[in-house]
Amino acid sequence: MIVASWNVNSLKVRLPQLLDWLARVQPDVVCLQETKLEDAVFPADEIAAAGYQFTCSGQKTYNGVAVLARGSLSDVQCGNPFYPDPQKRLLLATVDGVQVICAYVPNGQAVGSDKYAYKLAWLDALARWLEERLAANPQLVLAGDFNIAPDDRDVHDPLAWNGQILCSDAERAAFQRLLALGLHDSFRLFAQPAKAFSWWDYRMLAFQKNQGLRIDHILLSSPLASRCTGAAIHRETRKLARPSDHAPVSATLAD
DNA sequence: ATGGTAGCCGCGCTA
Repeated sequence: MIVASWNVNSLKVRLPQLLDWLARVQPDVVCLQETKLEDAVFPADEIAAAGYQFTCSGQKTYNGVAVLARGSLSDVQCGNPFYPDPQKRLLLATVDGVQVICAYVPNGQAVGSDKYAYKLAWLDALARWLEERLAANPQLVLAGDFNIAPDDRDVHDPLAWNGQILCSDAERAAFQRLLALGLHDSFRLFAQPAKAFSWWDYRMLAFQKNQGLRIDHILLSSPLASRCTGAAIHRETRKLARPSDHAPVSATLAD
């Protein structure tokens, strides 16, 4: 079973790339972020034709999440009951007995800003909700754009990014708190090459220079981590014409 | 050098 996550930065623009990628990689579950589409205009027919059922929680212009699955989705829940939020950033669905949570964590803009405070409050509420969800069903995947580079290994220039947004101590502490709940960073279950990133700024030829960060993650609860046989970043998508600024990430689970 | 680019029912905002 392959579980994947991709911040597509507009599903309208990226739909052809998503369909190509689904056909090539054949993931079983896909979490999408920044769909930037209201549910009424979600490309349901194209996704169904690709062989996926889906649930979506979107809005115009900003945010928006969706979960696609080859199997059926049940017990769908939008948002975090501990943190009512008009921004569409969280979607839970159960697939094959596994709770799949698709997350688009706030970016935070700048350390100390109002958006940064929102990000930290949002992450605090996420941890509280996850504690409850894990108690209800220990089979859980949390996948998405976390907007946090957990470690200096996940940053192309740790000195330049030291203490900056996406890398600050408080953000990293919030990420560690998720791990402390019993979640595991699937990518780090395996030996990985240095300078493996999932996001590169559109500006300054960042991708060409591999000036990126690893901010997209698939976290697995312990029962699922013990079934995990591999993790990957699909950076080739970033080379396409009109790419998302994020590459898809995936984790493979044994049956 | 606070720049640069991409997306959006743009006319600034978010990333």
